[in-house]
Amino acid sequence: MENKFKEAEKFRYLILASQRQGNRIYKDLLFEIGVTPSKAEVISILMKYQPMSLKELGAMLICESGSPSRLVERMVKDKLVERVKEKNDSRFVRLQLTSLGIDKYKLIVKAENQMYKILEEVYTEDELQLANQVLSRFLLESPLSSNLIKRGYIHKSRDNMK
Amino acid sequence: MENKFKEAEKFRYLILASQRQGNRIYKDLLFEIGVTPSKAEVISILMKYQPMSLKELGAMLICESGSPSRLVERMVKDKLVERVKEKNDSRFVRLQLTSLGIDKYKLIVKAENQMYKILEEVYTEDELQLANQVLSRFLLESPLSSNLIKRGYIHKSRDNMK
DNA sequence: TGACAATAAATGACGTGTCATCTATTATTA
DNA sequence: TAATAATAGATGACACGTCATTTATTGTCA
Repeated sequence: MENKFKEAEKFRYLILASQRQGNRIYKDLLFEIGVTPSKAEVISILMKYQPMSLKELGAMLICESGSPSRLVERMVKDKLVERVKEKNDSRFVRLQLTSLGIDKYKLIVKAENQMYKILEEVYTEDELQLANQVLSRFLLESPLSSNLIKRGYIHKSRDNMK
Repeated sequence: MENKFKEAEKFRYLILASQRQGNRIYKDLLFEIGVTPSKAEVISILMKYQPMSLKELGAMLICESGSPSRLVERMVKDKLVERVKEKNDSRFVRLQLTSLGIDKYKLIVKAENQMYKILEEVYTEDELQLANQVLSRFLLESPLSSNLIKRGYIHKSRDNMK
């Protein structure tokens, strides 16, 4: 009776703890850049896919579900993102990075690489790949799978088999 | 050039997605009980270790760092927790579940088991154990390790070796 | 074309998370 | 013992996350 907990219970808390701890580390790395992890995710997506609507952005974000109106609102205030109404269909907004936003992106890449270096000091590439396969299988069934697939972080039934 | 992302980058987002998705599932399971995932964690800890101070509770919580004043504040309002000043040293508070809190605990255990059942439909015990070993290694170096060890979810240098 | 359905985004409400600061109480020590 | 340090908890401030509702615009179809 070495371990009185179910592995599933452990797993649940270890995922929670990993997210919290990872977020804290990443947040610290981003601090001097003046952006939060959520804002950094938006900037990274816009850098690659802009211009796009709020709806399209929301369909790619992992950090939050629903439409990221308020997150973008804060970024507009920060002069990181430009938000204008679409001409053809004014229900949509057109989101684009400002030059400040683009500048931040370069710094964010550096912070991300520091983060990845920390992870790679703890794990081998094979271990990360294995962990990713395991996590992917759970996420493939979730509403987030669409977002993850769009971002290229998981793939429809490949590498997820038992 | 099958995959242009680093495994570490994937890992970061898959952890984030797993936490978000897991939290949403768990939140739904808890909905009819009328507690949130954070409140459920407090109730589970108090059930096992009460009475305890806010500081002691904070040293066991995974869901948030720092002292959970406000989380407990809301639970006092909900009549789930009783909070009284310690007689010997009135800097401390003494936290204890109310009978309502104890009732909720039984329902929370059921919800948790539903959650674990979902996980166990996706994963074998071995896979969960493997995933837990991998996650533990990262967390053992973190400030949360103390909390996780107190809870019994990780152990000092056992099962965490490469 | 004019009422109505559908859609995108904004907003309200609530509960976290995190960090810094404040307050109250107890411990320390000059 | 009186000033000071240390400690626990409360609180202010800010940024999320999540869900439900509202608003503005466009589509549709009778």
